Amino acid sequence: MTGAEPEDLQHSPRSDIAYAVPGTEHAADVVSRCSYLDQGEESGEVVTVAGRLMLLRVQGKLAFGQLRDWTGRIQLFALAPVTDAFDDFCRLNLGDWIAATGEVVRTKRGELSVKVAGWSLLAPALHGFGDKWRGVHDPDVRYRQREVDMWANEGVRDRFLVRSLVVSTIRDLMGARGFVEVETPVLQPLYGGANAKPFVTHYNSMHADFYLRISLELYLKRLVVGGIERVYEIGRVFRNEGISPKYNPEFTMLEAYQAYGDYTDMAELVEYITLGAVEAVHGRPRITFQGREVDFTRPWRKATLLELVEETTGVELDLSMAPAELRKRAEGLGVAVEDFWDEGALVTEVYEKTTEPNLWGPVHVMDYPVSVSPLTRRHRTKEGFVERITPIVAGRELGECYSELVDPDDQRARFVAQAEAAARGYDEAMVLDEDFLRALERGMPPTGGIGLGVDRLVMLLTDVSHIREVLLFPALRPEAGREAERESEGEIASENP
RNA sequence: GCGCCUCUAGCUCAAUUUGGCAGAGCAACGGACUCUUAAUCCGCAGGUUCUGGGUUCGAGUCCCAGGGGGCGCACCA
Repeated sequence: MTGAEPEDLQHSPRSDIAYAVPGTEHAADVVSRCSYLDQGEESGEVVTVAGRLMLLRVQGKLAFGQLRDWTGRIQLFALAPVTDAFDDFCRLNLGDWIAATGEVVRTKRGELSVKVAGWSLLAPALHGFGDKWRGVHDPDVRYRQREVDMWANEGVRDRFLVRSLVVSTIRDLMGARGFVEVETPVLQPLYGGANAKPFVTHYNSMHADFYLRISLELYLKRLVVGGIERVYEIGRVFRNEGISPKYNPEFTMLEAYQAYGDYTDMAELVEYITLGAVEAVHGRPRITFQGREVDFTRPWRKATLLELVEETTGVELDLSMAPAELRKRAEGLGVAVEDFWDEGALVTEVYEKTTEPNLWGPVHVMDYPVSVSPLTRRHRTKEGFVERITPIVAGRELGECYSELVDPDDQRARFVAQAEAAARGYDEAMVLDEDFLRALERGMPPTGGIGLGVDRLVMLLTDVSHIREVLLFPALRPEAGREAERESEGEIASENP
């Protein structure tokens, strides 16, 4: 149904396919080098190009093809008296991978072309690449068979090139500030660093369940204790949650920790990284996202969470208010609340429902309640708050900035509070991690930390509203047929332990 | 996980408001054509209408169940 069966395309035997194609040039290089040619002019220069044949127009004793490679496209111009095995060339299928050698010319109609002398089939395409004008629109095919999507639909490759550029730019920028890149475990005996449900897997030789990490935080902090004053990781984390246009269960985070820095230093770092990525991709500090401009010029606006709630809703909230009063004001704004929530959870929920989606930004939202930030240091002056900044762009959280909690006794108390929340039914509570606490007990200097959602940044820079457009292979339900196969394999495996 | 929508040829889509012989363009296959640009023209072929039940003289169309996909809600970045 999704192209699993060959379409019975006729093709040449594969026995004589080359093992290598020496001396190939890219289409874009040939086009730019020979752009000086006038209509009907021949360059005298012979090149070899290779790629997929995406269009073919046979016109009797001559034929025009469009060859596409990684860099672009170039026309192939075949003539019966010039081109080897001309009839076979005319029988090529759309999608076949070929190499062609010939002189670079510009046709009478003005199209720069390789006048094909020799050519060879490198790989026949046994499945089509969709409608040559409309491409492939079925989302199921686009994501399950990304290789088809990449040829059939414009813009797909460019988005992933932007992604690559963003990641390499981040590495350059972090390196320029003296940050050391590290890799920490993906498989962990305990999970931590965020409020999320983990994926569980089994480590056979240890006879123990392990977890896929839900954040990078705890190990990176231990490296700060170990003396790496500026440390970061760009890595995949896994959260056992639903799939939606904005969420994928595995996604890529940048986390960085900077000794001797606080949350405002880290907010500055986010501005630096984000603006650097914006300029690397677009060459200027402003972009258009979903039809509206975003200007990343520094510095960004800073405002507290409670100020922004009042600005948006006209309703004043404060942690000093009684929970009953906060609950009443929340419900007055149409925000549904749970009975067991404390002041911090109530205030944060009102913010997330009424204010955050309407913040276009970029804006740094400052000062969250302690109870919703179990790994963050208490505010130096404001009772009940922590030093946390969330940079918001286009109504979405781009990341988080923290003055990190470094006091082991306070950290232990917060873990205990999380355990109590878990006992009340909160299934995303953090678990107590003695290894991490022991590291803190050896002494962690004042440290600022950030987490930044790389996928979200790429979405902003490519102007897409679905995370699937920036993930090469987004999470999908297994296809029914394959699930049945897997089950039968499982039975065989269990019979032969 | 819950709710709503959707699934027709390899691809993109049709198929009278209210059930009456399943169609087109592209691709493929055969042919014509020495400057095409989604080439054009002629011909041929292509279907378990997602699957399984049901209602009906008759189901792509209506009903039930299952599967895939999309959207919304919930959870989260």
